[in-house]
Amino acid sequence: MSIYDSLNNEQKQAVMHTEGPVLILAGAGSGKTRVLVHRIAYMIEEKGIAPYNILAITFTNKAAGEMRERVDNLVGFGSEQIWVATFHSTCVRILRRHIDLLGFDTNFTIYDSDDSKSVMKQVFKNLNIDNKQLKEKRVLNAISSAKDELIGPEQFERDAFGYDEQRIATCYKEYQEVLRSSNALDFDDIIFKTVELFKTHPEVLDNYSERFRYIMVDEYQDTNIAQYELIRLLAKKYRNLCVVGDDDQSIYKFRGANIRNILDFEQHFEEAFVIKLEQNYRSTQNILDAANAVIRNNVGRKEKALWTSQGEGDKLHFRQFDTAYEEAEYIADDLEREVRKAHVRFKECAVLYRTNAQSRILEEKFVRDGIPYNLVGGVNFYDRKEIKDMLAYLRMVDNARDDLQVKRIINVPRRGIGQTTIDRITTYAREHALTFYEACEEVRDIPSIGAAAKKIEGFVDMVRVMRASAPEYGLRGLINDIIERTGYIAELQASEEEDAEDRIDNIYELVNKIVYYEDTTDEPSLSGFLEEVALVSDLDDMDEQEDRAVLMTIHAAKGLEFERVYIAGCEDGVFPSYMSMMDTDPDAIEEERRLAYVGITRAKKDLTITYARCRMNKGEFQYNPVSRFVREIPEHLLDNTLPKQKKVELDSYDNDSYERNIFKAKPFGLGNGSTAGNVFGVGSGISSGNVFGAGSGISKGFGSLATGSTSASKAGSKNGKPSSTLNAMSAFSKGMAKADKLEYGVGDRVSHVKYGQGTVLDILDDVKDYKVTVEFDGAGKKVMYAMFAKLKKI
DNA sequence: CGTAGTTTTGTTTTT
DNA sequence: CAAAACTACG
Repeated sequence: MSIYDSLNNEQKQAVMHTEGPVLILAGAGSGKTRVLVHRIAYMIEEKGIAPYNILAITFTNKAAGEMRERVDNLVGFGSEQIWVATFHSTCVRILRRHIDLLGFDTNFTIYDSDDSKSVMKQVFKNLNIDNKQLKEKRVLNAISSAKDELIGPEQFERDAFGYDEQRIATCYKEYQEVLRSSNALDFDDIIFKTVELFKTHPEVLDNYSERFRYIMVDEYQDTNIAQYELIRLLAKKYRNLCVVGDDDQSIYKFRGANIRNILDFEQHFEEAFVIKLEQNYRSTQNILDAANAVIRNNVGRKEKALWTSQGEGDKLHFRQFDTAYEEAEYIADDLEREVRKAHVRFKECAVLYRTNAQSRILEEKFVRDGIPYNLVGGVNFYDRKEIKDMLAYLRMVDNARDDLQVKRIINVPRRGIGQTTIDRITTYAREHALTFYEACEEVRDIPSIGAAAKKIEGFVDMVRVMRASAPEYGLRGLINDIIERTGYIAELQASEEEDAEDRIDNIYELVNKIVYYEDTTDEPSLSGFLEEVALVSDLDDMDEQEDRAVLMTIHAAKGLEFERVYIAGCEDGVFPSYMSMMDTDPDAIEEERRLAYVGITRAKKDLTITYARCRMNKGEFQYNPVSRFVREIPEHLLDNTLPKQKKVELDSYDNDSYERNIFKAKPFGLGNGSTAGNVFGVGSGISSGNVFGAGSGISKGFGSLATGSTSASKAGSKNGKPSSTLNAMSAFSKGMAKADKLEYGVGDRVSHVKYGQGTVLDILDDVKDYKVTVEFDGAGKKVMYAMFAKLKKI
């Protein structure tokens, strides 16, 4: 009896074929992760390959984490030496060691798409480009695609055709220039620069080729040209490259994924051994039949048909509704019903949709029904303003050349430094070839700054102190120092804004994460933490322990499986998207169809497809026909008949007549049903006692909910983005402790860094900390947490 | 310089 | 509809 006996024939072949190029075409649910993990075990235990020589690359941190865990469980000795990582983190690790060869500092910063946008705005300013004629977004997209195809600024310029492209070429050059002077890389650069490094420094490549003698790549259908090239270079020497993928699940073309990489693998690597995994261990036959029927409509795919030895199972459920509200209501009700009947648990259910915008209505109904849920995607925890501000401070301390961060927070909280001053410093910096911060240091030499100079000097002093004390402070010390020195939380507390408390909680949550990172990482460093933040997405640290249903896009659901799946918004114009229907390239619809295939195959036992005749989009009511993908499912697999196709709809594959189907309609009462309704707050939870992801931002009538969430142990935060990333650990249980008692009492005179002197009116002993109310002589009445207020008794 | 109020604009998906 | 960008005023 060995661990390999549990594999089927094809899986075994894939596992045991360890030498040379291998292509594993793994249909959905065919156990590809199992194969990869067993293959690694086989290589080590049966072939005596050193764990050190193995590299396994995935796309998401979640996939990497899952594989890591399963490998650790299966491989007894030396499993920690196996390199399991995403493309991005692999490349970052390599660049941190060698990027000085390309003229960057090894402590470079990683810019997210928001940062990129800011850089592009600066570029437009520098080049005097009117953003009405050329959109930043368009330029960024063009640059991103270019990088995906390994086209650098010089080549882009050479190939530029026409006025617009030439201007984009100029922007591209300038954009890279700004990044370089900021010692920063954007997402695409991470791969691009690694390839560049390998190409220009063969000795570095050789070093890694020697190390990674056995390479495995998961989700190969999603690789772009740059990633392909990276893998090709690494595998060139030993040629032990095993790729796993499914051309039918290629859904990232917009991100540069090149489906040809997998379709042409046998041409790229001539002696490739190819194996197909078609036995599905996940879904019922009915679900597979539906998936197969849909995907069959695509041309230019590798023929395969999933089958299962499980029974045919229930029919697929199809439900149609008049409005998106009724659709959402049904999904929430039905899901709750099924859980109550003990057919499934919440966490075994997922609601999938095409666009993030669709999540709102669903969330609203889930909150109303008290159904615990996690929302994946949408606004990331790290995308919130207060978190980005805090991170900007950290990044500024970490990388002195990061102008962007300095500009972001130089006036946050307000220091009376306005746009004019910032522009003047920017100009001065450019003229003297300085970074923005260096220019700030020389502020008294800048003419025409006048009164603002003093404020800048104050800022520079503050940054100096932060930088100087950072090394001895440790990370938690640094973040606390920043919070205190900037008075960021103090300002929030003082503000009248409704969501101030939530934002304060979010900041505490960030402190939690920092403390957690510092305590659980071998060699914690500021760069290390920031890197993790930059490369981690919401999905990655979704907590599966908790019993919550999941709401997410179909894209985000790839690689996951659920007992019960709802696919909402199955309408032509939503799914497939309006864009893809209008696209002249037939592959646009095919990609949407692959997405449908991915969605359907997430379900193990039950699949519910819903359709809403009318839905609100960009402030207009849209009337859409049933999705063509639903019509591609044989009717005998559905438990309901589809609405009759109307004459107009028969032609709906034709773009022009489709357009006639979209009406502009005035709201006629439908609108109200959505936002009215009594929604009750977090505290009321559900019987099981689970606190659910509170979407306080969902409805404006929610005032009390926002406050209530503060005291909930696991409250969601503002904007209805439940805190899937937040952990229960309280900011106050680690890192910072609530004082046993305060040195001042009611009636005492105290002083505050920002607001000056005042009289304590009230002290409330809250769970986390004392809430102190102070009447300041100058600034009026403020309520603040004692821990951060740092009040001194006079 | 800061803010409140007004206008405009939305590519759908994301490492 | 909602977020972002812009404008005008104190």
